[in-house]
Amino acid sequence: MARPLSEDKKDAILASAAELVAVLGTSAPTARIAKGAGVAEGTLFTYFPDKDALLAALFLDIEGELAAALLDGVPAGLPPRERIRQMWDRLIDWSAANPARMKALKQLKVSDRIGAESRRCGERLFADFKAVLDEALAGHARGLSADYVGAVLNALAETTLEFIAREPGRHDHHRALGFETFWKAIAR
Amino acid sequence: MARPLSEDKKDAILASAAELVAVLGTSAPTARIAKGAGVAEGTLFTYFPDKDALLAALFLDIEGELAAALLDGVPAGLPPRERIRQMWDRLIDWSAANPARMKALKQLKVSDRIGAESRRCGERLFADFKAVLDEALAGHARGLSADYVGAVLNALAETTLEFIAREPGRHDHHRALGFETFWKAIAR
Amino acid sequence: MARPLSEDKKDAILASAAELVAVLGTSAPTARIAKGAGVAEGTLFTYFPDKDALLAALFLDIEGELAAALLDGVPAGLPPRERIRQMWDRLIDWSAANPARMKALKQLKVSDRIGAESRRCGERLFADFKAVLDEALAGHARGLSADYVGAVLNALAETTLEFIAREPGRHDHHRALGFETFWKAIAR
Amino acid sequence: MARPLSEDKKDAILASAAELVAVLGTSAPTARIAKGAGVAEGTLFTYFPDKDALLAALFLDIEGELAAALLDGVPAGLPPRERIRQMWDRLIDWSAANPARMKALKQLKVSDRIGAESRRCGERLFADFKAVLDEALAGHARGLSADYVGAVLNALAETTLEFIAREPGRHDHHRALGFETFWKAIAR
DNA sequence: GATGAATGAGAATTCATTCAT
DNA sequence: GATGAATGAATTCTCATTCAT
Repeated sequence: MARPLSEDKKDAILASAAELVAVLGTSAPTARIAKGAGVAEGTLFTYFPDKDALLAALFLDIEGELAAALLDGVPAGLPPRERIRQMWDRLIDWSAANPARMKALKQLKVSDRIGAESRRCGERLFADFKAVLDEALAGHARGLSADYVGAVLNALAETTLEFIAREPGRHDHHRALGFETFWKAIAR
Repeated sequence: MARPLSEDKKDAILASAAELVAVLGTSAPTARIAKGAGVAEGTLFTYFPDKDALLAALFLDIEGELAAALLDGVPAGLPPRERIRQMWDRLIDWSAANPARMKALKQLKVSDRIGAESRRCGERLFADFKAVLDEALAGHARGLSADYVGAVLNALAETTLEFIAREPGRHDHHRALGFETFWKAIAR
Repeated sequence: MARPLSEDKKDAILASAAELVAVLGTSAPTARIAKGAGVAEGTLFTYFPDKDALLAALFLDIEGELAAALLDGVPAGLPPRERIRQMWDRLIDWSAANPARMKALKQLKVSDRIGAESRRCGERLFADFKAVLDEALAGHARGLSADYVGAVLNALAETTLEFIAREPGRHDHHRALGFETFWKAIAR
Repeated sequence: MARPLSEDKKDAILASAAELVAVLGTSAPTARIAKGAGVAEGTLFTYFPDKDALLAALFLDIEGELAAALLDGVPAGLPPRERIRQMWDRLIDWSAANPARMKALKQLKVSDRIGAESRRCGERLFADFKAVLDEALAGHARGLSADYVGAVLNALAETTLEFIAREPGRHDHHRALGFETFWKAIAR
């Protein structure tokens, strides 16, 4: 093989894309994304067949990282509320630590350039999380589907993050308050 | 003054813009917006100095309509929970009845083309709503700011609307469930 | 109406396109065509929706001019051989006088960018010519179809033009020789 | 010399180029030509210094094959008309059997990417054919140069091939008709 | 020699905005 | 005021060619 496709370059392109999509939305120019990644304009297209493919890859990259962060290092033996609390904290902490990626994700979610197929893939990344949620919830939520609870958790996390963004110093306060609000919202 | 600026034309442009921004995002071409409004390309620029101004006006137009819908016909003498429930129902019903406008609003909210100034104006439109909320909440919420409660209400409304969009036949069910979730989340 | 589409500009674009397609083939850049026509790059696309449409229009423009030149001022009452001879002379003279347009036409004819529909339109432009040929030929050609005779005439005209291009001074000689060759080829 | 340039690979590249130039014209991408030949993109450039050289080689390759086909197995002792008739048949049969190569040749002939030098080389390939033609014609053509007769033969062959392409079932008919037309055109 | 990733100069279009009519 | 043709910078993507492996 001549020169192998470099995973580093691919990652650099995705990282640059996240940065720029966060600021400019999906209309971030491929030329600027390439420059931000330190590669030539044309190189971007050896890693992604076209811009839509890049955006889809970026969407899945961020969602994947988020899904992994959610479960990362959560002990198995905790009681349900504590287990969910741990995932909540992971979600808030990762999101607060990666505001640009979250902003980019938001833009991608509302964009029509992300097709149904990519969205389905994205959901599948959260299957494990949903399963844990489902299990932990058994007997604790008021007959709500894991889908619904997941959506509520997500919505309240976004709200929490807004408040953390405004008052970064009160990160822990807002994180705890958010979880309390969430738990009251869905617990029996 | 020969012909005055026609309010009708301005509204037609805003309506067309909402339709197109919902589908294409803020990159909806001004030419197509004009055509959708039944006016010439150039005419758009006699009503709005540039595209950003149009987007800002659209943002405020939709937020204004939403804010008005929220309070529209809500009786004054109701007990707090009922009063808020009425506003919740207005919010859900108007949003479900105007999905394109809501979609457009979502796109505008995440876009960096809407400046801080417009966002502040937008918030002011909800001042009355916040006041009512504040008053109704006195003594019922667990020491939460109206800002926070408003944000939670908004977040759960969005979640509710997602589920209504998936199952339009269960509009009333999801609306009631959403409110219940909200009330549990914030009530003392 | 604001400014009407200018027939002059359209013609200038077609003329510039002919010039450049003659030299560079169908890959002549639209930017250079526009510049050659004295209009902005974007203006080309207000007159033709895309490059293929421009090439199709150019194809029909040249074929139309050629078809018109063939019959232009040919007296009706001549004996068959003389009538065809007149058309032959028109064909040779117009082609020799417009070498760039002929070269462009040649390029377009072999290009796959000219679709079947345009080709059919092109043929229809020669319907009158074919009719005259058919009529003049009645009883003079050895049972050949007008299509076949037309194709032979065209082929020998191209050969003739090659020789004229090499020896412009012997225009009349080659023109006469070509006709003689043609007449022998198809006459009874 | 470790590995010699492989004649097979060169031929594969030329064959692939013929195929693609037939369809896409001279703008057929070198990358696709290479892939069609089963070699790497870069390999193409070890066999041909650049794309123009490849196109020139292709031009000469096809013309050479055609020139060879013309004379292939034509008996020496035949009377003039028969001898030319044999070459005519070879020309028609080879061309009808290799439509893609003929289409590619046509594209190359009208392209300005084939320089004068290559064209001269191309003509030289037909020197033998011209000589045979000249000899056979002595005393039979009406004082026409072999060049002229060759050009007429070529032009009428193209016409004949068009008709064969439309009606492949009448190959023999059109071939015979074409020769008759040719012979009448140039015979004394 | 063979490979194919890397390059960056174009290519065709699009589009906000201006301005002649 | 209304119109829509005109503009040219910006955008996505292609491609001949080079060169590290």
